[in-house]
Amino acid sequence: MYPSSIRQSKMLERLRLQQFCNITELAEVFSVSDETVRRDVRQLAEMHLVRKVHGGVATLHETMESPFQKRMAEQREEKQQIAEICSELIPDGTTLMLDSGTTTSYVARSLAKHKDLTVITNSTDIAGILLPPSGNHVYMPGGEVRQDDGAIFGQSAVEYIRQFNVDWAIISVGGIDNQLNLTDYYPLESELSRAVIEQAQEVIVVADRSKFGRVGLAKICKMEVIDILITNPPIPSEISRELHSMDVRLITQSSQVG
Amino acid sequence: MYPSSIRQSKMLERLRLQQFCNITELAEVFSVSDETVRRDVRQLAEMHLVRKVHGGVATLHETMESPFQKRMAEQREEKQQIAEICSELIPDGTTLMLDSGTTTSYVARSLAKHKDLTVITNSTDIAGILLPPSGNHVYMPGGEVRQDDGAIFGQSAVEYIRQFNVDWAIISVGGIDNQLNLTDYYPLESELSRAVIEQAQEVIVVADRSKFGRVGLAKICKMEVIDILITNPPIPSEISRELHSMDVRLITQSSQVG
DNA sequence: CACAATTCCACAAAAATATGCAAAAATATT
DNA sequence: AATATTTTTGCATATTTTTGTGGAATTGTG
Repeated sequence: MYPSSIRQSKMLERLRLQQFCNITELAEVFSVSDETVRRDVRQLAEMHLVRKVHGGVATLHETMESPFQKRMAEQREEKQQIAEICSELIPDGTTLMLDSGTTTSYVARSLAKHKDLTVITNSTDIAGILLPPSGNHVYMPGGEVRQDDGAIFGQSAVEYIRQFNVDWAIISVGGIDNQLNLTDYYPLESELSRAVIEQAQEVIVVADRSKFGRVGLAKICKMEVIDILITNPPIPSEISRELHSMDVRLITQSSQVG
Repeated sequence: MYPSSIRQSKMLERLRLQQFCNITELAEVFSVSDETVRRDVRQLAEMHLVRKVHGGVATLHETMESPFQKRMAEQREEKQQIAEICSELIPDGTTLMLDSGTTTSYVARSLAKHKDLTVITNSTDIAGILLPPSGNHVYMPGGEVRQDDGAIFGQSAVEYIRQFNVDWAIISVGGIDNQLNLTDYYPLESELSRAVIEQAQEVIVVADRSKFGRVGLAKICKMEVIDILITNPPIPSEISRELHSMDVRLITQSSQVG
């Protein structure tokens, strides 16, 4: 797609040098009214050549939030609630693994009040949250740090994880299909999650309700393998029954008063 | 002056260099009211791009208190200046290693504006700074994350580092003794620094003036091995002469104009 | 517990944007 | 070349978004 007029091309050219310009200035430069500039800008924005902001135009690619940050914002309330419930289950002084994910990142934030934890995680975000002077020990695998979410994957990460045995595993999932299989969107992620699950006594899955019915490319494992599923209500009673028959404890509400 | 979203990205940019800023200062800088800044900050905090604290805004990656935090505050101005000079030497698109340290953490903050870097570091702090959508690649060794400064040391970290060859090594030191030997306070640190030095074409040491005459327990290497030393003036002329005879380039001032 | 600083909240003012419509310009048609 | 048709532009007005202000509530400090 190309700009439909000479003026629009000149606007683009101008924006390549400055990364922002307000409407009035452009109107003066091209000696047309503000309205006309707005109409041009609207078209350019529809063609995804510029970003329209209140007060003017900006180039693309300047302030885009990463997909991870977007996902952190989605279902924030629900995730925070789930995280809070999860952290109440975890006693001080225990050992645990957390895989990378938006929900587990919220769990880490809830766990920040805990003391003397030994934490193994592949997420630099989680490591950063649980590190500060809390008496915690934090262990991480090495490798390339994924730009999107600051997580580390791959064979060596999986091998690193396997060195440890912990009391708790807390994992997030990309989706839970109708047969209650746990899935992720990338094989790298599911592989790592599986490793985490195998090294722990007690396995907790944190997943907000929107995950039900979604199916990711990469299968992690069957629901049977899990000990506790934390999610938010309401949960259809047939799912609830099925979970019970699989010996999976379903938690949707804090046991705390208040 | 600027629409809110542009202002917000400028705030972010500013916060990458300082790790904290109070509301009033931002309000003055952007010539808007305190309340407007608060609204911006609230939005940024909801997007998890900054941390809101009573009295102002802080970056996410600053979460450590502790001795490290204290050392970050010491000679802040000097370290920032040195960091700025250092980042001017580094072109976009290059490969580099940074070891953990307060001065290198400032270098990372200055490097945040660079694009397409390939960075290998043992500091989660530095990884977190250089990761955000910048087109950079970041690699880290695995291991226990040291509580004090979020750094990873040990044999496996050294081995990990040795896998790579890079254009630049940027290292910080604990002290520079009177024979101009570079030293650190812990053998773990010096071992890792040595590995970093050996894998790079060009080695830069960043050390503020207060490091001269201090001696750490663990020797890193002789000054001869270094290519560039960046520090702050004034430097006694006999040291300057000695460096020259060792073929070490001494830089104490930005080459930039203005 | 009080004092000061900071933040939150609600409402009004200001700035920016969208919309409908008529005039002007450009283009097409005969 | 004259006229009809389409497109672009500008203006007045309605709507939306952003901003500043003055209290009320909250937080940090001694």
